[in-house]
Formats: sequence, structure tokens, C-alpha cells
Amino acid sequence: VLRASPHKREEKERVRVTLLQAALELAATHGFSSLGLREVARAANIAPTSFYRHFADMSELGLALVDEHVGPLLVELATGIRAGDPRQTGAELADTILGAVEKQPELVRFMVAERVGAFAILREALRKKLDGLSNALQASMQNRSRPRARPLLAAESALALLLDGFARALDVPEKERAQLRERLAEAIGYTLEPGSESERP
Amino acid sequence: VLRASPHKREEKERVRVTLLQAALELAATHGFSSLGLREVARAANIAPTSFYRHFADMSELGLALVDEHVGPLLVELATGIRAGDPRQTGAELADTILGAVEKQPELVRFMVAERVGAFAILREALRKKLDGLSNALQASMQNRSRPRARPLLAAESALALLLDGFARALDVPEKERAQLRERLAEAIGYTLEPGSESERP
DNA sequence: TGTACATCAGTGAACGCGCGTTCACTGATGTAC
DNA sequence: TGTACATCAGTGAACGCGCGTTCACTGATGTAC
Repeated sequence: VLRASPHKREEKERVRVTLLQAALELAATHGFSSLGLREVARAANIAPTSFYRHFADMSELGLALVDEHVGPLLVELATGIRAGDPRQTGAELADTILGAVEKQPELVRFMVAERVGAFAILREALRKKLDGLSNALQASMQNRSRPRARPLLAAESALALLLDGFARALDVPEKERAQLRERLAEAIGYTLEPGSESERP
Repeated sequence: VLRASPHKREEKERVRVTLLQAALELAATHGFSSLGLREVARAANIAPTSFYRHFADMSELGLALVDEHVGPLLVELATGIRAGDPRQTGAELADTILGAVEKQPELVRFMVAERVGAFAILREALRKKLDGLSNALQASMQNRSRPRARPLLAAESALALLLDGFARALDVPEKERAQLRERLAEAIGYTLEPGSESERP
């Protein structure tokens, strides 16, 4: 039984990463479902036929994007929430959202678009990943100064606000970004700890 | 100057409506951005070239879908919210959501997908339509038994919950629908009137 | 009333193009002994 | 060490197909007079 050398594996992995990144960037402008195998291969500087050395088709590539790019992003968010000060503010979460959008806009676009997109298999995969974030939020609810009565419900509401925040942040012009940040901070903060100072008249 | 007779206009309008409906149904499965002119024409039983008698291209058709289908749906929702009992419950809104999803699933899918989809011009058009619903929610906030301190903020939160509810309802299996309805009702109700009975431990 | 003409939704042929996929091949790099 | 062989990522040619778009045309239905 023969196996590829570590060096060869590395080279293949590098091409694979290039394909995923190229698909992510193209999906941000044209949409993942209208993305072509040849288009992605072209952007990654390989022959169309070489695509098959890495993925059976575009849907396999899409699932890889979910597992290897969206997954880590959500784990990072969940870890930040879990590890954070139980008095973690909405402002901190708003900053995290805007930071992710600034750092990897294509990835965030892919995530929020495909979560509700036409590709059922991607919707399902993303839903599972997002459940992890929901759990982190739920755990965070219970260790607060003003704990919520229904943590699951509050966590789902907070997640909806987070995702909506991602979507808004992707399109908001730079000059309105500060305003968006403030609103997100208040909305999320209020969901985390109802009746906190942000809601007093 | 000659003009088409009312009868001819009606016939053309009928074909146009068929095209829009066909596009809506196809978009629900393949995604609007990957939809082809020929594909839509085929589904509407007209020759590919006849498509041009109604729309210059698919993006014009997409904008027509927003104006003529999504618009009325949102106006209906906004009217329901504005005209409703100021004590309107989250349960009523949850029922409205589930009803719309059951009645016109393709339209709801189109709306939630393209709001965050790759087509910037559709995102923009949908954002404007959704602002109308946001205003209706905001007005509703002020005439309640427990008015919110920041109606705009609360309205935006409620809108995020509504849209997330649409997205979830589209994919939830029938046996979990009742559970979703209950959760939506509580989450939205709580955003409408914080501290109401649904949140007491 | 009849005749000439205008409008216009729908059509079928044709075009060039990019697509996904197959196939046999190359060449670098490994193992076997 | 040398020689024979295996692996496998990448390739270029070729295929059939559906695409968007153009064009000149048809035929039903209107108006002008």
C-alpha cells in the first residue's frame, strides 16, 4: 500500500484551499447556487478537469465551506460568548459581529445567504452549525446578573438578532456603521438582560 | 396614435402573471440567481424569445416580483399590525407568519432568500419594502399597554424575529410546527411588551 | 360598408459561447527489492 | 546503489447541451377614411 508523501499532501491541500477561497469570493458577488465548476477552477488557476481531484461537484465544495470555514467562525463566536464575562455586554457582541463582517465579508455573506438560500443541503448543514452558537448563547443566559426565565427562547431570539445584524452590517454604508453598532448593542444587550439600563426611559 | 385594446392588454397581462408565478416557483427550488430566461419561459409555456415582450431580462422580472408580489404581502402584514388590537399578541403574529408560509411558501422563500442573496439590486428593493413593515411595527409599539422605551429599536428587533420566523417556518417539519408557533409567539410577544406574563418565571 | 394600413405579442431559426463531464495521457515522486 | 513499478494531481481535447440574444416573420386585431 502506497501513500502520498507529506509534501504532496501539502501541495494538494494548498490547491484545495485556493479553490474554497475562490468559491467564497465568487459566491459573494454572483451567489453560490449560480456558481460554476469551471468558473471556480479558473479563479483558482487550475484546469477545469483538475477540479475533480478535490471535489465531486459544487455541492461537495459548498459543504466543505460550511464545515471548514463557517464552522470555525461560529466556534470562535461561541467560545467568545462562553468564555466572556457573564456581564458581557451587547456592545461586545456587536463589535464581534462588525469585526467578523469587516474581516471576512465573503464568508459572512455566504453564511447568511445560504442559511436561507435555495440549496436545501446547505441550509441543513448551516442550521446544525448555528445550533452550536445557540447553545452557547443559552448557556450564557443562565450565568447573568439578570437571568432570563426561558433561556432557550431568549437564546433563539438573540441568535435571530445576531444573524440579522450580520445581514445588515454587510450592506450598511461606512458612515452609518456607528449607528448600526449602537442599535445592535442595545437590541442584543436587552435580549441578554431584559430591564437593564439600556431600556430605561 | 394607436393603442392596444383592453382585451389584448388583458391577454398580455395574463402571460406576464404566468411568467412571474413560474419564476417564483422555480426560484424556490433552484434559487433566483441561477434562474434562466429560457427556463422561466418554458415553465410559462411561451417561446424563449417571447420573454422579451414582457421583461428586458431576469433582473427586471426580479424587481417586478418584489413590487407586485412581496410588496402586497408586506402591506397586508403591516395593515394587520396597524389595524389590530393594540393588545395584539405575539400569538396572532405567529399565526400570521405561519399562515403566509403555508399559503405562499415560494413567495416567502423568495423574500427571505433574496433579502440576503447575491443580487444587490434585489436586496436594496426588498430592504425598502421591509422598512414599511418596520414602521408599522414601530407605530404598534406606541399604542400598547406596556409601551417600549425605544420604539424604533424594538420594531427592528421584532422585524428580525419575524423574518427569522419566516425562515424557520419554511423548513420546519409539520410535527414541529406547533412548537415553532409557540416559541415565535412568546419571542415576538415579549418584544412587543416586555415583562408581560409570558416572561414571568 | 370595404379597403388599406398600423400595432404588437408570439414565433422559429440561427448564432456563438460557456457549461459539466469523459477520457487517455504526462510527469513528478514515491516504494520494492 | 540502481532498476522496475505504482500512485496520483494536473492536463488538453473533445462531446453534447442549454444558454442569452438577434432577426425577420406571422397573424390577430385594431384604426383611418
